[in-house]
Amino acid sequence: MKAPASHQPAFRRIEPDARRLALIEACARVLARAGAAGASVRAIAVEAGVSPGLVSHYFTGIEALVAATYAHVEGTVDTALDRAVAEAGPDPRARLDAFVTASFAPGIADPQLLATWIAFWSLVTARPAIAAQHDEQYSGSRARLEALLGACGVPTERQRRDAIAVSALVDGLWLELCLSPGCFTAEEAGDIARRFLDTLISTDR
Amino acid sequence: MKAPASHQPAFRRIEPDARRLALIEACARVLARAGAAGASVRAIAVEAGVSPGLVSHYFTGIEALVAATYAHVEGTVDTALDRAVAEAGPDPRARLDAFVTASFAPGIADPQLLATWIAFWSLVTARPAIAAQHDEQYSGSRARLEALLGACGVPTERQRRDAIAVSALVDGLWLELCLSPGCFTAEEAGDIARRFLDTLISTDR
DNA sequence: CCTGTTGTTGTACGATCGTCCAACAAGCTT
DNA sequence: AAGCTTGTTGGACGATCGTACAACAACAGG
Repeated sequence: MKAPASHQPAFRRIEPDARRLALIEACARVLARAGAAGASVRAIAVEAGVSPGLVSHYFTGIEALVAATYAHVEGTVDTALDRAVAEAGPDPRARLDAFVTASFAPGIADPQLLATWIAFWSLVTARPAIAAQHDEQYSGSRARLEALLGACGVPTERQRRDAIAVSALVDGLWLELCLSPGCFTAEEAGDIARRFLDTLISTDR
Repeated sequence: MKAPASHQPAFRRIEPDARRLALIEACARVLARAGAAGASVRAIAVEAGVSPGLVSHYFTGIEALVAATYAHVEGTVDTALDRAVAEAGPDPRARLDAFVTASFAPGIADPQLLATWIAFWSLVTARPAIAAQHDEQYSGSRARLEALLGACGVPTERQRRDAIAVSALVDGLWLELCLSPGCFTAEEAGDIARRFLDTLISTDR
């Protein structure tokens, strides 16, 4: 039998935004632990400590939850990178260096984070709405890079191309660092990226 | 119309290696069309024109088939890149340029090809055997790049790092080109990569 | 033509998937 | 204390998943 004399609530009601966030964070943990293939509605519900039906109640479907999780995780990463840049002080080049260095720090270059990206990427090709979300987030991340480069003296007409280049190099290093952690270190990745920045910022070009 | 009333074979027996390859190619087509989520045993069997049971007969499971497909597609890409390098003639720098240019050519930088990579990447973190396969293929691709760089005069002690850098830049550009085809062009990607090679090969560094 | 080998079929099976919705209960209002 | 709103439950549902296996048939060797 159940239910003793005293009464303990079987569940707690929390406000919609908080519940939504809890589901997103649970989704991120499941993706990190079990990968894209293991991120089912039921597994996420168990992780969040709620019933499976609640996922459908807050999200159109599991794809929408994955998209929201990607946006949230990318937001977290952006915040961490922004903090690293802010802590680097006023020198433009130091800020740029801090950006790339933080991109390979533990917790950012993390195989568990990669799972969220992969789950999201797997939806980009087939779902136009997801592709649009990717375009938007990518161009936002590129805009920040353009600003950092501009502060270092990169002329306006070269900012777009150089931001694409830096973004690609950092992402490529980040990807391999996650996929083959033993092949090279985060320090090496940072060195490579910073050396590349040298060639972009040097005036004799 | 021939061979009428008598008998038409319900299926053809072909030698194991050919059937294996047919299944791999069918898997690649399904991945390209439907993405990682749609690559089920049944869908692949339909695409190959065989019964579902045959997949289990030739592969341990669908993960093994995806891994074999990745190896096969990467082999195809490597062959295309090798041909581009060979057609570039004897000049080392021209060969290196041909390598990066071909990396962004249609059929290589292709959203449909990306699906195979994503399906494979999604298995890397969880499956040690798949991680080992990735390490091997990545180091092989890096070794080729080291050779091309060495021929251009990059000293031995810098080849490893520079190969990692070029590989990351090319892969990062390739990835974004597949995910957001409208953001920048293959020509721009090639320009960025070739300009990066300039900085690596110039002797005053 | 017959026979043996074996590549191939087709289905059955249990597990798990995403979605849905009527019923329930937590907690605020009155 | 009672009522009301609504966040939440939990199971039903059909579809689809990967796998296994006995029966079948294509084809080479006799």
